[in-house]
Amino acid sequence: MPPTRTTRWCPTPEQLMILEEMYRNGLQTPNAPQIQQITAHLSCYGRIEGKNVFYWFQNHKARDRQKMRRKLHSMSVLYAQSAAHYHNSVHHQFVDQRFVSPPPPFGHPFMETQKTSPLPFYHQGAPIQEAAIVHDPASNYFIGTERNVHMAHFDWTMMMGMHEAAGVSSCCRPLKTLDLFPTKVSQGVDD
Amino acid sequence: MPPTRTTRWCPTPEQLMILEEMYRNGLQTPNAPQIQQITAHLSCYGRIEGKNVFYWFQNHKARDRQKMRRKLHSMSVLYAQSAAHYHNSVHHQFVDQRFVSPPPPFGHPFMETQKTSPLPFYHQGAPIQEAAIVHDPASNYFIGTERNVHMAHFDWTMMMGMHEAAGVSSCCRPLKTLDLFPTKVSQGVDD
DNA sequence: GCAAATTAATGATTTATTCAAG
DNA sequence: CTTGAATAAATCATTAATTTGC
Repeated sequence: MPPTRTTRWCPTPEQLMILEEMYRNGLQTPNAPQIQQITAHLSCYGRIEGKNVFYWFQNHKARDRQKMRRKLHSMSVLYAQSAAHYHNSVHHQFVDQRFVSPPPPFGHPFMETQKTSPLPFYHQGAPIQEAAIVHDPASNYFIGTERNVHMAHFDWTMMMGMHEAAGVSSCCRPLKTLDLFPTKVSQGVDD
Repeated sequence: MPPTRTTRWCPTPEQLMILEEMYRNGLQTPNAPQIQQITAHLSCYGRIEGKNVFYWFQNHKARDRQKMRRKLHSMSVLYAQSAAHYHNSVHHQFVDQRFVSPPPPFGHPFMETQKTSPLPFYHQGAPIQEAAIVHDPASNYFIGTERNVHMAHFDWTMMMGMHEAAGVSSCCRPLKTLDLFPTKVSQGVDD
């Protein structure tokens, strides 16, 4: 069998360097178009996909934050021991870490409206082939046909399919390839 | 101005009924193709998109679970009061709720391999137009051009763009429309 | 030196929590 | 208040470091 080409993305040094550079310079939650561009550029240095960029920033930010939190925590422990600065009340204010401007390395004018829609994005992956909901007549339940659900290389084309489905395409008629609802059917597949 | 096309999806009674039916019958985490199909079908009854279906199942499962947990918890409280059954040790076993088969309404043979890749999906939204990372020469930081970032209606087409970008398209040359890296540039936009 | 065995990093998913429209 | 939408935290899983025995 073919070597089952590389399961997960492995950033090249260049890619990594560039990503870190961007992060350091204040880009922490790129939106979709940004990711698109970054991906396009980074693909010069090796195989890479949009989701890789997305995940990278996600993870990097999260781990950065967690590192900082840990540090702060150990600090506040030390603080608590010399219980003098307590009135300063900065160290356990119970703020929702999620909405305080993330680790501002310097103090850049970035990310202002956290609320309105800062980081929209996808999140996908699936075994395209033989997509289907299979209805099990025995139990009257739906069963997804998960076969080699390795999502080894992620097919964005599905998105197009999704788009079509959601938007304007074939509608007002239950797909004929398979039955979606178990209310009365007794045969979901035809083979 | 135009009525700003409906901000969020509002399921019709039919759609809701069908979704609940499917959920009750054991479908709790549809995968991408399943969602695609469901969406296609439900669009008979009104406007609906893939992400709506996705979110619906996500939320429904989560809230179902939380409801049950709350119930269990209040139960265990009552239990604790009559501290006789304690040795039964079922009520605070410290199990990761996440990995105990979710609210099995009955006991269906569904969802077996939680691990391998049960619910892959997207998660998106962005203003396509004038996509870009804009470099601010003053601060030397990146700034995303978030304009009307309402993601009001979610453009899946971006995915195609993403795909293209990640795959084979223009590469080995920093995009010319704008500069991606601030290391030395002094002009990021050309107008 | 070099692989098998362990551990540390980190890419990829899933779940929990929060925001906000209706 | 309910619930669609979105984000962040926690977790899983695989790859790279590192160690260990030969």
